[in-house]
Amino acid sequence: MAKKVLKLGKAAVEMNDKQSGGEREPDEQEIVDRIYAAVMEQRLPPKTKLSEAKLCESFGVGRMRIRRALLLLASQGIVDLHSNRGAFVSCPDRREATDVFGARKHLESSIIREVAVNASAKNLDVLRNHVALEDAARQQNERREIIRLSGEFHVKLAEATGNMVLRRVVRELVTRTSLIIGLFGTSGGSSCPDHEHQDILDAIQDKDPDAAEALVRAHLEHIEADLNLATERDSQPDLVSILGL
Amino acid sequence: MAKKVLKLGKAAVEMNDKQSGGEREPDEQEIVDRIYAAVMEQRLPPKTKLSEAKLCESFGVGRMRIRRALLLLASQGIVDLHSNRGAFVSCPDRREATDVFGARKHLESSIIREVAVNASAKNLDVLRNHVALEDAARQQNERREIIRLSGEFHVKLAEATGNMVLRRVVRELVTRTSLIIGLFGTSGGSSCPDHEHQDILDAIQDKDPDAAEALVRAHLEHIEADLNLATERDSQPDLVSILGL
DNA sequence: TAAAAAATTATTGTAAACAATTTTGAATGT
DNA sequence: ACATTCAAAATTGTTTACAATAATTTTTTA
Repeated sequence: MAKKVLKLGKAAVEMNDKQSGGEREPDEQEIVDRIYAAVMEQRLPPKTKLSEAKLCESFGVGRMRIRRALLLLASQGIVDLHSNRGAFVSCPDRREATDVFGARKHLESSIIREVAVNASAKNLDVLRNHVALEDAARQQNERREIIRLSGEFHVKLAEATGNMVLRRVVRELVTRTSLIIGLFGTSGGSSCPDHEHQDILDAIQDKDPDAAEALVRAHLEHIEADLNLATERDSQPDLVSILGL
Repeated sequence: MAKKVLKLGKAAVEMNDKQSGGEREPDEQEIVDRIYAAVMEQRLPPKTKLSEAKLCESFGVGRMRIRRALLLLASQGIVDLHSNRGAFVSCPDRREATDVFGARKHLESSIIREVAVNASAKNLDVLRNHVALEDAARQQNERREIIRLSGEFHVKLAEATGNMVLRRVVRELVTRTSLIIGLFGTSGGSSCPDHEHQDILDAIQDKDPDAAEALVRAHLEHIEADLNLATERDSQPDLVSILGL
C-alpha cells in the first residue's frame, strides 16, 4: 500500500529530514492553524480520521505536539476525539447547523449595527480591500481561496469593532460554518452568494445600520437556505440504510 | 516548610491513597470543572501559579492528565500558559474587561429578546427556580454560592433559547467576567446587584422584549460600572512602584 | 556590604518505552 | 458463502526517564 500522506499545504511535502538543518519544527499553534485551514478549505472533509502517526510524519514533529494540537482543535469543535479511537474531523449534525446559524444571527446582526455606526476610515479601507480580493478570487475561480475569503469577511467585520473577544467568537463560528457547508452544501450555490458582501459594505459606508443588519440577516439566511439539511450524512455512509435489509 | 495543598473542593483532601480502592481517578473533564469552579468562586485568584506537581497531588492523577486539563483551561482563557514557566490563573487587563462586557452586551441583548418572546413554561420554571436559589444564597450570605449562581443565571438565559452553541459562548464569557470581577471588583457592590435578575425575569414573563433588553443592558453596565478599571494590578504586586525608589 | 557570577535546585518540555484498547484479518464451523 | 471466534497488528493512552529551561542559592569579587 502506497504511503498516504495527508495533504496539509506545504506541510504535505516529505518531511523525513529531521537532520537536514533547513526546516524548523512547526510549533503547536502552527499545527493547529494548518489543520484549521485545511478544514476551512474543505481539503479535510468531515469524518476524516486524523491519525497521530500520519500527522507526526506530515509535520515532522513528535507525537506529543500532535496530541496537544488535536486537543486544542477539539476544544474549538473542529475535530472530535473518540476515546481510544482517535481524532476525526468534526461532523456537525442538523441541530448544530441550526444552532451555529442562530448564534451567528444574534451576534452578527448586533455587530453590524455597531460597525455601520462607528466604522473608521481605516476599517472601511480594510473591508473594501477584502471585498476586492474576494472578487479577484472569484474571477479566477480559485475555489479554496473563495471559501477562505468568504469566511474571513465576517471575521473582519467583527474585527472592525476593535473587540478582540468578539473577533475570536465570530471566527470560531465561521469555521464551524465552513464545516457545515462542506457537509450539507449543495454543489450549486457555494458558500456566500456573490455580491452580498459588497452590498453589506455599501450599507456600512452609508452608515445605515438598519439596512446593514437586514442585509446580514438575509445573507446568513441565504447561506442556510442553500444547505440541504434534510439528508443526514452523520455516521459512516451507513451501508445498512442504503442497501436495505 | 508545610505541605501546601491547593484548595480545590473535595479534591483538597489528602489523596495519597492510590492503592486504597475507594476513590476513583477524576477524568480530564472533572479536573477542568473543579479548577474552573475554583476560579469562578474566586478561591484561586488571578496570577495564582498552578504547578503541575501540586495539581497532581491534589487530584491524585498523573502529570499528563493535568497538562491536558491546563491546556483546555488555557484555550478557554481561564489560565495563561507561559513557556517553561508554567500555568497561572489568567489575569485580564482593562482592555479584555471592556471587550468581554462589550461582547456580552451584543450577545445577551439579542438573546434576551428571543427569550422574552419565545420562552416556554418550562424555561420560565427553570429561571424562577434559579432566582429563588439566588435569593436563598443571599439571605444566608453564602458568598461563593452567590457568585456562582449569579453567573449561572446568564447561562440559563442563553440555555432558554435551546441553542447549545449560544449557551457555550455565553458560559465562557461569564467565566471570564468572574475573573474580571475578582480582579477589579470593588468590595462594596459584589457581582450582580440584588434584585436585577428578578426584574429581568419579570420582563420575560411579561413577554416584553424591549423592557427585557433594556434591563439586561443596564444590568451589565451596572456590573461594569462597579469595577475599578483605573488601577492596573497587572503583574506581581510590583514592589518597585509601591515602595518607590 | 552589595552586586555579579556561578552552581544548585526545582519545574517544565520532550522523547521513548510500555500498557491497554481497538481494528484487522485469517481460520473455523455451520 | 456467511457469520463467529480467535489471534495478530496497529493505534491510542499512560508512565517513566531524560533534557532543557527558569528560579534559587551560594560563592566570588569589587
